[in-house]
Amino acid sequence: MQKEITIYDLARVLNLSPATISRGLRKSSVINQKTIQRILDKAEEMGYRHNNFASNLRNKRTKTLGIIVPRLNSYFMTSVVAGMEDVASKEGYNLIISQSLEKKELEKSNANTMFNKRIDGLLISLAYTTTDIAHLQPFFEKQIPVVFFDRSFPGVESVSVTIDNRQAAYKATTHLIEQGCKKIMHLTGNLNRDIYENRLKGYKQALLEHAIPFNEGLVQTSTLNEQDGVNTAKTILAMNPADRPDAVFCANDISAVHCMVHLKQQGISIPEDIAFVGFNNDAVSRMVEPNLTTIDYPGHKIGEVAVSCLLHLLNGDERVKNTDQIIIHSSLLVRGSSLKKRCNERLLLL
Amino acid sequence: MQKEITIYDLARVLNLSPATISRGLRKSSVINQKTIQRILDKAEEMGYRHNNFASNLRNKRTKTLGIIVPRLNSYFMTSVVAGMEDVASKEGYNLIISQSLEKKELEKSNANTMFNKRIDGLLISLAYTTTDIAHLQPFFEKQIPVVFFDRSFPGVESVSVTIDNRQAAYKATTHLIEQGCKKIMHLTGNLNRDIYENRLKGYKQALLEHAIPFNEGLVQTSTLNEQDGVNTAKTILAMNPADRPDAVFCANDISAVHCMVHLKQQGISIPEDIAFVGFNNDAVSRMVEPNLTTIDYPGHKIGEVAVSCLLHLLNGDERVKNTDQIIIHSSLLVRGSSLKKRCNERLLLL
DNA sequence: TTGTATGCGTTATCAC
DNA sequence: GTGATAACGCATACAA
Repeated sequence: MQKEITIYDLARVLNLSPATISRGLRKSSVINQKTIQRILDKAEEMGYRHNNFASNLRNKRTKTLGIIVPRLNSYFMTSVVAGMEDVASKEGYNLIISQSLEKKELEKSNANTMFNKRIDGLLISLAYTTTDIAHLQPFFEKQIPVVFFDRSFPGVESVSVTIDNRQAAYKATTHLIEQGCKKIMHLTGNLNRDIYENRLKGYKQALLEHAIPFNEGLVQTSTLNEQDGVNTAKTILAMNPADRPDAVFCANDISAVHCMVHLKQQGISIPEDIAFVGFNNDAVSRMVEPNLTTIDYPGHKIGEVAVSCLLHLLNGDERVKNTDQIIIHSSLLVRGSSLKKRCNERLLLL
Repeated sequence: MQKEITIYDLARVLNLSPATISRGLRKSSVINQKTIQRILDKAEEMGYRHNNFASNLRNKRTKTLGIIVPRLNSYFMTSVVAGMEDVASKEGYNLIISQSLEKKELEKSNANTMFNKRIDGLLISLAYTTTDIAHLQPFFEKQIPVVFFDRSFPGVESVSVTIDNRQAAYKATTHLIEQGCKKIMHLTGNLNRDIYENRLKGYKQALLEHAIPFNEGLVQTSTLNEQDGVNTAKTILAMNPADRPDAVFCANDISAVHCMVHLKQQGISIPEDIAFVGFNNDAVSRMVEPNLTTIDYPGHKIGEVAVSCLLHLLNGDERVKNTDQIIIHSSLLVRGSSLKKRCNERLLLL
C-alpha cells in the first residue's frame, strides 16, 4: 500500500494552504476560479482521492442510509432497492441493506447494528412478526429520520410511503365481481401488517357494495409463499365441488401463481372454474398461463420516493416533516386469469 | 443531536486514560480483566458507541467490500449477495453494492466510485459488454484484492469463484441426447463471457461424443431476457415443422421459461415436441408446467466462498493468492420439461 | 498494566 | 481570496 495523496501534498506542490485546497476541491465559490482549476488539475494528476473517513469524522455525518427489508427475494423488493440506490447515489449517499427474514428479533438486532453504524437515516419495511416499534426508539430519540415503505406501523410519527392498498384491493375484488364471480376467496398475509389489513378492508367493501355477504371462512391467512399457495389449492380441492370459490384474490403473485398451477394440475380450469387476481405485478405473473391479473405495485418508484423523502427530512424540510403518508399510484392490470367474460382487454386496461 | 460519548468521557468518569479505554473496549489481553469489565459496563451504561470513522481514519482500512453485479434482479444474484452478506458481516465487514446493468461504462464508473470509497476488496461479476479489465487496473496497482464470481475474465491474475460451466452444459446436453433428442438448439448469452463460451464448449463436446454433427444455425446468442426467450420461440415457430429442433438448452431459466410458454401457447407440446433444459435453478423453473429441468447453480454458496476467499487475501493468505479458480459443485436437476422417456425421476437425480 | 503524546485527513472558525 | 489552527475520536509507539 503506497502512500495516499492528501490535501497537504497538494498544498505543498501548489504553494497553497491545505485550507485552500480543501475549499478548491469542493469548488467553493469563495475561491478564485483559476485557483480551483489548478487544484483540480493537480489533484487529478497526482491521483488524489478524497478521504471520506476524515471528512465524516469532521462533519459528524456518515452519508449512509440503512435499509431493512423482510426479504430481498422478490422482484418487488429488488425494484424498491434499485430505486433507492438511484436516488441515494445521486446525492452521494451509500446504502447498507439487511434482511429481517420476517422475524422481529432479527429486525431488532439489524436496527441496532445500523444505529451503531450511525446511519444518517433509516428506511424500513416491517417484518410479519413485528408488533411494536420499540426497537426504533433510539432513532427517534436521536432524531435520526425513519421512513417506512410498503409495510408501516399505524399511528407512528414518521412518514410512510405506500400505495392505497384498500383501494387497490377494492378494484381487484370489484373486477372479479364484474366478471360474474360471487364466491371470492381472499388469501392474505399477516393481518398485523396494515397493508394486509387494508387489502382485506378493500375486499370487504367491494363485497358490501355489491350485496355479497362476507364469509369469514373464505379468508385465509398465511405467509404467502410458494407452499402457502399450494396449501390453499389443496384446501379448495378438498371442498365439495359445489362449495368451491369461483375466484381467488391473493395478496401477492407468488402464492397466486402456485395456487393456480396446482389447481390446473388437478384439472381445474382457470379462469372458467376459478378466476385469479394477484398483487405486485411480479415477473412470475407473466409466466403462468393464463397470465395473472394483478395490481401493479411500482417498486422502483416507491424506493425513489422513500429516499428522496428521507433526504428532505435530513435537510430539515418542514413540509415533509408534517407529512404522514405518501401514496403512490397503483393500477389493476387485467390479464387472462380473471377474464371469465370475453371482452376487449385494451378497454379494461383503461 | 446530543453529544456522543467518546473514550475520553469514559476515561474521565473511570479515572483512566483514553488509551486504556481504547484497549479495554477491544478486550486487549494486556489490560487487567477487572478493568476491562469496568470499562465495558460503564460504556454500556453511558451508551457509548464506537466511531468507525475515527477508527478507520486511524487504521487506514474501511472494513468495506464492494460488489459489482450486472443486475440484482434474479433469484441467483440475490442468493449470491445474501451469501456474501452472511460471511462478511460475521467478520465485521460492510458491503456496498452496485449494478452495471450489463454496461461496460457503468461498470467502469462503479468501479471508480468504489475505488474512491477505498473499499478493502472488490467482488465482481462482469457485464456482457466488458471486453477488457483496464478499469480494474487501479485496484491491481494498489494491491487491493479483487475476486471474480460467476463471470470472470480469462487469464486474469485474480481468483475467480464459479462452477464448471463446461461440465454442467455437457451434463445437460448429454441428458437431452439420452432422452432421444437429436436436434438440440442452444440459446446462450454473450460469448465474450467465458461462462457462456464454456457452456457452448460443453454442449459441443456432448454432441461430438454422441456423433451428432454441430450445426451453427442452432446456436442463438442473446441477452437471455424474457423477450429473447419469446424471440427464440418465434424463430422456432417460423421454421418448417420438419426442421424444428426437438430440444432447447438455454443458458438461463428466464429465457427458457418464456420460450416454453410461448411455444405452448402456439400448440407445441413440452417435452413431447420439444424438450427443455435451463440453467440456474431459478424459482421460475418450478413455476412452469412442466417444471423446467435445470442446472442447480448454488448462488448462496458462491457468495460465501467468494467473500471468504477475499478475506483470506486481505489477511495475506499465500495459498489463496496462488489459486486461480475455485470451482463450486453444481448438479443437473431433472424435471418434467426434458423427460421424453418415462422413467423414475429419483434415479435420474442421482 | 497503565499513561503520554501524537498523527490519521478533513473542515470550520477566525484572522489577514 | 487565502492562510493558520484547532478539532473530530481513535489507536499506537513509547515511556513509566
